Amino acid sequence: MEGNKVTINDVARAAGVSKGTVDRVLHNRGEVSQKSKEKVLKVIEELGFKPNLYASLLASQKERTIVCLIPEHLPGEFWSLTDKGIRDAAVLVARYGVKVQIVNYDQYSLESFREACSSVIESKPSGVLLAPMFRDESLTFVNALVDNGIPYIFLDSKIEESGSLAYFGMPMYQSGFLCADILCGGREIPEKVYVVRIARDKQGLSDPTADRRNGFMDYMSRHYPDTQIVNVFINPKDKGEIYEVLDRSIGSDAGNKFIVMFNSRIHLVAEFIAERGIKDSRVIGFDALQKNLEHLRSGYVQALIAQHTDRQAVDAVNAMADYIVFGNPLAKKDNFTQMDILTKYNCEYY
Amino acid sequence: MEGNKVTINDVARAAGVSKGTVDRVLHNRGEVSQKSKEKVLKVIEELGFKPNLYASLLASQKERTIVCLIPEHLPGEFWSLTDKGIRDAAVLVARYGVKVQIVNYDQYSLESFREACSSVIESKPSGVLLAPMFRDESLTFVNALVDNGIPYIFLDSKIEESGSLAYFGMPMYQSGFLCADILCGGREIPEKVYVVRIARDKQGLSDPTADRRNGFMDYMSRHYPDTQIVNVFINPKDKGEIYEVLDRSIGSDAGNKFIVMFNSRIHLVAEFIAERGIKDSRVIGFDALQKNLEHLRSGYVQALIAQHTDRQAVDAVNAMADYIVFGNPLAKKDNFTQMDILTKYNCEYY
DNA sequence: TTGAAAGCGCTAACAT
DNA sequence: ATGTTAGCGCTTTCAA
Repeated sequence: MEGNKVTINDVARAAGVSKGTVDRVLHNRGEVSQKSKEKVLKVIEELGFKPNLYASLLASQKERTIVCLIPEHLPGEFWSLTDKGIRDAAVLVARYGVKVQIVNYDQYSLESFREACSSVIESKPSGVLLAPMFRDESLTFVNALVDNGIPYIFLDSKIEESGSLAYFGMPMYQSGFLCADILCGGREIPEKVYVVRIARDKQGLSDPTADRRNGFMDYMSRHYPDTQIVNVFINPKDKGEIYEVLDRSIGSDAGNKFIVMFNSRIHLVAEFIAERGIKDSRVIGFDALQKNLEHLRSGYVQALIAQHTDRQAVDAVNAMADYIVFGNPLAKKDNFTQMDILTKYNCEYY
Repeated sequence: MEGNKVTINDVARAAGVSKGTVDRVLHNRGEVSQKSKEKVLKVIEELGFKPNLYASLLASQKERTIVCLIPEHLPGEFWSLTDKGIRDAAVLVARYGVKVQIVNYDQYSLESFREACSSVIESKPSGVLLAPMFRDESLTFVNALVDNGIPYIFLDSKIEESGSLAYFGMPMYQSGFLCADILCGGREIPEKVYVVRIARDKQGLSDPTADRRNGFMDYMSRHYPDTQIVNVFINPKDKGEIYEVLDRSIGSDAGNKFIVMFNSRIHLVAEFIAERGIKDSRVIGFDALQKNLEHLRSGYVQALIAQHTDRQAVDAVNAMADYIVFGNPLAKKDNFTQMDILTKYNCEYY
């Protein structure tokens, strides 16, 4: 739309200085007399000079790295979906000379998260994608990022603070609301609803699904104020204990069993139910893990609320690359993923 | 810059040829012996060579131009919103060395559209954005684009065919459905609904809002099968005639008046109603033009279904630029704009 | 504080 | 058919 053929050479000539000097004022690199600086700035303005992006990018062989900080995971677990998306995106952004690095931490160990964070800071990346499983530590971390001028994006869940470039994930609160509606909406008032939670939640370690639970609770207290919400805490790593705990609570309940979990582990409950031959349960969970889908098919889970986790990660990485390379601002701060409701009858096409 | 330190020089050396030859096979520019070609291809594969985008873009000083073919317009008319979005985007994509050019045509003159189309083809742009007001001619046009290998995107409305890169606009059918629901939903069965249309529609010239009308009609026949749909045709350029026509139809109706228009011209109706002092009318239209908003405020229009037309154009231009420069495929084919419902009470914040 | 000059990796015109 | 070479516009030493 413009014949912007003005180059740095034109500017240098018109200002009576060399390219080098122009470049110095262009990037505020100092070592320029006030006089030259003003002159150059004036000429730039007059000529309407716009630096050529490609020449700049080519000449400054900068290393740009995006670090993605996510929980470690085994194949088939939730985070492997995100992991896949990140790897896919890595291939795409490689064209822009951007490297992507995944750093894992143990989502059950604060210490491991702390270590991962400091290693990330030390590596001085150009941008960070963070799945903030620990609230307070994550805040400390992003503050450090801000101090170092490193932009960051929240992935999968977010912390309320203002420094982040964006959030890519579900609208957590709404997803809890939706979950409650799928569980109970239009039905007779359930006497009890079991909310199965990871024991971690109990230990004061913050819970990334807290907001989802809030949405759920708000729905319930609004529409089913008389329903009793029973929290059950399990340790996902100890199957024996899980069964013990569930036997005591759900297993000993004679009535209809309404059960939800706010993370991707609903398969743990489904397995228990299947094994104990429990009937009359209504089980809702999150995320389209293979294991969850299996239980959906066999009818031990009635519905899953899912999202295209991999696409989400791809979008987040792309957005970050676009930002650090071209300086393109993000279109939206909240990039909410669509919430898909999966049942036995539509899950084959997901 | 990346682990990909393999340059065209490395390939040339390894293949025992010169950079020139490598470049030739890279771009299928011919003039290379089968033998060299194979060797180069093999080496590229082995070394995992990926050309440096920036160097390529810098060296090949190609002019890339996106042409946007939209109806001509006066200030305040619908298309000036699109026009603005395009101009905004032009500034953005200038960084990528992409130029944007707007070509206008008279949306009431097939001949002018034809002329515009052939001038576009002749200018051999890198990409085209098209607002297809004339169905058949647009089809001819996009076929010509395909023949010339020029990618194109539909803007605002689309034609069903498979060659386009994408569509940026409202979900037309749904918008008609929504319109009907806003007009009648939950109300007593209206005896009549007036659908005010542009006379053009009658003349066999195709109507870009046809799909919207279909959505509307489907809603009506499903929910209000007994309501009579009265089509009224006006010529937007002839105010005298408009009043004449409306006096004969709407003006002589004693009952409640339900009125819709499927394009942005509802202000024509509102003006008539205001001037005639007609009460008890329920008027729904599309698009947040200044004139429409005024009538919304004064209560002669009950609701508008709007969209951020400018953003839509920005997105479309950006997507096209991204495609022609970097070869990035479009994420979605159908980029449906959100449909916003505006009433007297929320239109100030739009 | 400044200028000169050597690239960055690729393209394309020219020579062979 | 192939090699050579001069850029593209900017960044970044290195001297001065």
